[in-house]
Amino acid sequence: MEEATTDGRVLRGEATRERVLDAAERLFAAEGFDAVSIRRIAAEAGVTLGVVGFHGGSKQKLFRTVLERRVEALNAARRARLAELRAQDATLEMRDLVDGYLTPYLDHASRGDPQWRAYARLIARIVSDDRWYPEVGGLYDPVAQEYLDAMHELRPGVPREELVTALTLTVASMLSLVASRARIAGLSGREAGGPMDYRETLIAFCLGGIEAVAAHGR
Amino acid sequence: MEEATTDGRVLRGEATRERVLDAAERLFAAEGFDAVSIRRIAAEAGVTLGVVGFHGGSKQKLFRTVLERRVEALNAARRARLAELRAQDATLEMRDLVDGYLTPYLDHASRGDPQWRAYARLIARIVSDDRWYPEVGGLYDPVAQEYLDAMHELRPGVPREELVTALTLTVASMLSLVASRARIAGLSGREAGGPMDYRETLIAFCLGGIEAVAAHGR
DNA sequence: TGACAATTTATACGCTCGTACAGATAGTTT
DNA sequence: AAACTATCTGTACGAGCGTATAAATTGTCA
Repeated sequence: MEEATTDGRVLRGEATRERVLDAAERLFAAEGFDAVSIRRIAAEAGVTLGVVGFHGGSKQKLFRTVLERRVEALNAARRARLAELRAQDATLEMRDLVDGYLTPYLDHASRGDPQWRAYARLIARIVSDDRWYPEVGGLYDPVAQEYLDAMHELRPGVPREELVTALTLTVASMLSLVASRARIAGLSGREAGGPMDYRETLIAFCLGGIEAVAAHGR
Repeated sequence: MEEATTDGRVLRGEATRERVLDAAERLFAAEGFDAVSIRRIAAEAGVTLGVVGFHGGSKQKLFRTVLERRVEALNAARRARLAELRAQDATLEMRDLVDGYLTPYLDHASRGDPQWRAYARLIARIVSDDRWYPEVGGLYDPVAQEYLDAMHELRPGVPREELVTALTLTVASMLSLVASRARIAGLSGREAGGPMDYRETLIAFCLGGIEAVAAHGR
C-alpha cells in the first residue's frame, strides 16, 4: 500500500491525497460542484468517506485545491513561451503571442493525460460562474497581464481595455472549443475526427479577432 | 389575487405559473440547476412548495421549460433579420450576418428586462454543460444552419466545417461577454461603464475571426 | 519493543432535498 | 344551490447531504 519516492522518503498519505484530488477533478469537471457529493468522490477514488475530509478539508476547500493545483504549471509554461519569444532576434508577432498563450492549455487539454483534460473542462465550467471565478480566476491574471503588456507594445495605439476584451474573448473561445468539440462535429454533420482538429482554426479565429479589434480601436 | 387579460378571460393559474418560471429563471441563471432547490424557487416566487410542482412538474421538467420558454422569440428575431437582409438590394455582407445573429441576444441581455438578462446568463451557463446542452441546444440549431447557409453563399470556397467552428466560437464569445463584463472591467482596471460598452468590440472580434478563418480555409 | 504520530475506518447527527398526496379553497358550469 | 374542476395548502416520507469524531490501524523512531 506504500509508495516510495526516488529520494527514499516513504509516503502513504501523499499518494492517497493525489488519488482523492484526481477523483474530485474528474467528477467536478464532468458534473460541477453541486452535483457531486463527497461520498461519490470517495467512491471514485476508492477510499472511505473520512479520508476525503482528512486530505481535502471541507468540500469548498477541496474544490479550491483542485482548481489551484495546476495553475502554476500553466502559468510557468506561458511565461516560458513569452520569455522565449522575447529572447529571439526576430520581431515579436501577434500570432506568436496568441499561440504562446493558447498552446499550453490546448496541449494539455487535447493530448495530455485524462486528468489534465478534466481540469481543462473544469476551468471552462468555472469561467462562466460568478460563484467560483472570483476565487480562482485571479490566479491567471498576472500572466495575462504580461501578455497584455506584450500586446500593448505591439499595438501601442490601441486602448488597453480593447486588448483586454480581445484577450478575454480569446480565452473564452479557447475554453469553449474544449467543451464543444462534439457539438461542432454534430452541427457540421460528421463524426469527431482526430484529436483537436480545430486548433489551427481556433488560432486563426482568435488572431483575426484580435487584429480586427486592434484595427477598430484606432 | 386574480388578473384579467384584455379579452376579459380570467386566469388565476397562468399568472402564478409565470411567476414560478420567472423565479426559477433568475435562480437557475445565478446559481445553476443543482445549487437551487424547489423550495427556494417557491420562496422567490412567493408561492408554496406544492405550487411549483403543480405548474412546473419535476425539477428537470421545470428547468427545461425555463430554457425553452424564450427560444422561439430569439429564433424569430434572428430569422426576421436574415429575411430583411435577403430582401434588400445591396449585397449581403458578412458583417450583417454577424450583427444579425448577435444583436437579438445582446439587446435582450443588456437593455431588456431582468428576466431576459437572467435567461442570457442561463444560456451562457448551459452551453458548457454536457448534461443540459444536448437537451436544449438543438433548438437553436435550425436557425444557426440558416445563417451558415448564408455564410456559405458568401464564401463558397470555405469548407462548411470551418464556418461551423467559426460560428460556434462567435456564439461562445457572445455568451462569455454577457458573463464576463465585470471581469473585463477588473482586468483593465476601471469600473464597469454604461450598458454593454463592448458590443462593438465583440462584433469586430467575431467578424475579424470569421474572416480570418474563411481566408485560412482557402 | 514500546511510545508516538499519521492515517484510515466506521458511525452518527442534524439538515435539506425532490416528490407525492390528502384535503381545503375558489371559479365555473349546470 | 349543487356539482365539478382547477388551483392551492400543508404535511409527510425516504434518501442523501456535509461534517464531526471516537476508535482502530499502520508506520516511524527513540
